Amino acid sequence: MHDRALTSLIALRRILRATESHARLLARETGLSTPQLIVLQIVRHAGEATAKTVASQAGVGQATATALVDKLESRGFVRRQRGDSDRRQIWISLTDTGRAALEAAPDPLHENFTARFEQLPDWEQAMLVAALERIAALLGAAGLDASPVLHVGAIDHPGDHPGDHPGDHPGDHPGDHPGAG
Amino acid sequence: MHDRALTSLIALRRILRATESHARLLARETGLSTPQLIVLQIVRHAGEATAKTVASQAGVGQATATALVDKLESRGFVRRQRGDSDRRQIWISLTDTGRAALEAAPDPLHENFTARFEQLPDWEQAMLVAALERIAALLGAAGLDASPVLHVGAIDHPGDHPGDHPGDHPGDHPGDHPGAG
DNA sequence: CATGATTCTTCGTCTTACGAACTATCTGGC
DNA sequence: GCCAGATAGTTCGTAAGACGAAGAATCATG
Repeated sequence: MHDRALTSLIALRRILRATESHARLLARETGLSTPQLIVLQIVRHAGEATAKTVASQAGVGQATATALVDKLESRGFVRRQRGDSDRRQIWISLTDTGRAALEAAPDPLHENFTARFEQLPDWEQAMLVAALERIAALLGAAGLDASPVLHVGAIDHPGDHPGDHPGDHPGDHPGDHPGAG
Repeated sequence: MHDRALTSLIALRRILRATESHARLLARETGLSTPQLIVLQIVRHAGEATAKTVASQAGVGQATATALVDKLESRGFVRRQRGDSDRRQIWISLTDTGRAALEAAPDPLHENFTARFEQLPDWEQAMLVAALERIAALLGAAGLDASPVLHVGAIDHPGDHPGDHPGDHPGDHPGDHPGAG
């Protein structure tokens, strides 16, 4: 009965251990820790991102996100630019250095993972993405309203959550923030 | 770039963070952090273990292992006994308190995940299991050995899990040590 | 005993991570 | 205009895990 749960747990453990141990190796090679790398990728993916976006997408608190961005900024990988329309917001964008570092840095997980992942048939990629997000939700959202339905339609749009892809926050900032120009 | 791969990575990261977060909550209740729990499990599994064994099985350096054992010792969960034949070695064993704590401590993942997992519709459970195993395979295929922590971690159901039987890594702890003396 | 290897500990440091408090800013009500 | 509340981000204090380097104790060997 909870055979599947157990199987999932074991697989999950293996995944966790694998990612952790691999991340450590990688951090040594690239000088970038996994969270830092993730922040870089989020920023690149979003084009520009606020600290809040970075925090929520990276799955950490704002304070932690600030610390991460601090480090990245001090190394010249990202820059901060205060928003024009809403001056509370700070838009984080990649510098050329950061972009280069990101290009040079391998994936935070196995290169094999990405390589193999990309070779999977489309439906399976979609399945894995959906499953991972589902699991993240299962583990993460304590107060998740028990909507057991995975909207299958959203599978094709992994940018389920706001701010995931660049053009996703058009009303968020009128586009007059500095980085765009 | 690899949109889905990135999404997977982020989701994976969120899973990691969620797990850590749960572990932290649990740590407050039980007073045991995940690494500490792992050390306890390793020690229990081995009966007695040297610091080196603990370090290598937990996948951390000796210094870290010492720190963890320090914490556990200060809480009375383990004891250190200098080896008789080789007095450089320190044999770490569970105290009754530690054994009790280990019995009482729930699996850091088990609680939330299992409960929610089992509320999912059947097809989704199946999907998640398949996805997790797929991902574990993708990650693990690069020669990452399944950490001993894995099956030590599955203490709740030692005989239940398939394909993850102990005895995969024998010979690490001699057994001729003078612990009884 | 001297030398070198080993085992573990200590020390200093780095990184992540959080909550709480704080500043700055925006928004709404008056 | 101005105050109150909400929001965004930072700073501060704290804690844990993790590592490398250096040190102490011990063993094995010559």
